[in-house]
Amino acid sequence: MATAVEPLLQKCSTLAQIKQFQAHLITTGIFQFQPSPRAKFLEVCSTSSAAASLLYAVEIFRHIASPVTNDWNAIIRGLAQSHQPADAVAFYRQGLRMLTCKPDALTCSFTLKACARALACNEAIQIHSQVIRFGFIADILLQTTLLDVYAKSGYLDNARKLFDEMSNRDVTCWNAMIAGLAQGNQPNEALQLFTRMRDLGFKPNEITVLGALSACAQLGVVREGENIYNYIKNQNLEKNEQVCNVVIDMFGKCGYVTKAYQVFNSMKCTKTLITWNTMIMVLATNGESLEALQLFNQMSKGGFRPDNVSYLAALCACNHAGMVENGVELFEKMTKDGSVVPNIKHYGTMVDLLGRSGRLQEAYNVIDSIPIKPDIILWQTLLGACKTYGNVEMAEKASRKLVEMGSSSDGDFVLLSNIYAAKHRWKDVGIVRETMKNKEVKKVPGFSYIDVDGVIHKFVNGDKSHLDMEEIYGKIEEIMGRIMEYGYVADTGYVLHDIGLEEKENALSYHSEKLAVAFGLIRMSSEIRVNKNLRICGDCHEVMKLVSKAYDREIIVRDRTRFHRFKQGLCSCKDYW
DNA sequence: TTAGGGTTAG
Repeated sequence: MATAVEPLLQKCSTLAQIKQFQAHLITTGIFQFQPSPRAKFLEVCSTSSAAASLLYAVEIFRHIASPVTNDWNAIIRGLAQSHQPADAVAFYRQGLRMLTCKPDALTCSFTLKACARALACNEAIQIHSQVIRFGFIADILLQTTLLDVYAKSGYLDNARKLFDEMSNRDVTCWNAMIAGLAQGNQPNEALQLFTRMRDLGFKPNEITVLGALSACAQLGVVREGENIYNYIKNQNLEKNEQVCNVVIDMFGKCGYVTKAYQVFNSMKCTKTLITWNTMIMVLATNGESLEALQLFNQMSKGGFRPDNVSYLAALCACNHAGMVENGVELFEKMTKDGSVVPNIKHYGTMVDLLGRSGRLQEAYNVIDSIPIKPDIILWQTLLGACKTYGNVEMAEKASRKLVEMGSSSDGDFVLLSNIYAAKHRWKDVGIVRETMKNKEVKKVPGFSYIDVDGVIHKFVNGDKSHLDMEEIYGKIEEIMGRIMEYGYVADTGYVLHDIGLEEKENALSYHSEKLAVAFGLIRMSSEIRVNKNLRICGDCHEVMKLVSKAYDREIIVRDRTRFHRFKQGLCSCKDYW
């Protein structure tokens, strides 16, 4: 009978239909006397998208005199997928306490999934010990779930320990660990594991490459990304549209827009909304704003309704090219249209857009008037704009908010200090520096890296550790001399950028991105690509522009959030950086 | 027969 129940039940799309089906089960006696189809019914009902069906399933469950394990599993599974996954954990605990639930491996699996969604690591640890106690720990599926829960709730060390101790691993375990590392901000480790997996003879599938490519994108290592892309083509994994989306994203995040576009245009599988959004965002972050907006319009004509991410991407396009009016217009269209409710990221982009173009008061008004609670990033964005335009009053306002919100980010203090320094308010600079010391705020050192013939060279500010340092410092002198002929004057405002650090690190000429570009000029004959962990400073931005002209060389710098493409003395950001 | 891994975002 169980086989007969499911296909019919799946067709029920409303609660009324589900109830009608239940009536049929009751009149035929199946419901009361056959636990197996009953549990199946509960499962379909609790996981159905029909409105209120989960509540109904719970209601039915409460009327079952002695529910079997599968009845429990059905409800826990439904609750785990719901908007309140924590309810699944509570339900499971209640069943254990009242001794009415005899859990099996599935019960634990569903409850653990709920923990992952509720980011409930402590509960996961408890269930982990129960899994051992109940004797399910040898189950490789459960181990994978456990690993995944730990990784998703930020306990990567626990996940890694479990992974390392597993006696049997299949592709899915590797996938869970690689994806966990990639999503947990450990892209290097993710790629190492990806290599090891292949060395051990495991064959990566479409899910493995999603994690590995995401790691490449974060690191900006196009060489490795390209290798994986070749593997994808050889293995015919391109038919998966998620894989294509991530390839597009990877090329974009590595600064190869043309390659991203080629993949987008030649996709053999169906483009989804995410595909369009990804491509628009790639164009936006790479400074191809007009193309991004064209694609945004084209997408609507192609029958895709832009969602909140599409709008965000389009707003980013405006932001990264200083197209303030277009951005404001787009934002108004989005809110008027009513199809998309602006979220904090849309407001964040608007604050950035207005702030970067000097409309600080309007940016402030946006934060002041939004219907949701402003977060730290909003005030940090405003503070950044205050630095650009030297607005001390507004900067102090933003800083006070940041302190109130408990931010101890080094960047906030550095920005405020620099704003004071630019106005020669040394006493205030001292106060900020003292506060930093008291709060033990450490400045994250700026670093840049460059790939020369497959070798990554990393530079920190004022670095002297590179083997070719003499040559590099010589090159910097040459560069400075040469760009002065093009009108360069050092912007000493930025010398004060790195407060509290040694003199040599302060020296403007030796910012990590300048060292990397100098090295690139020595060693490379074509375009120079540099990745930087922080935002590029104003002086470096100016220097890059002039170098691109003086040396007739294209320079592409990946910032924290976007790309600057310098060509013939101009930057793609049109100086809205 | 039911379970584990997955894409875009200031």
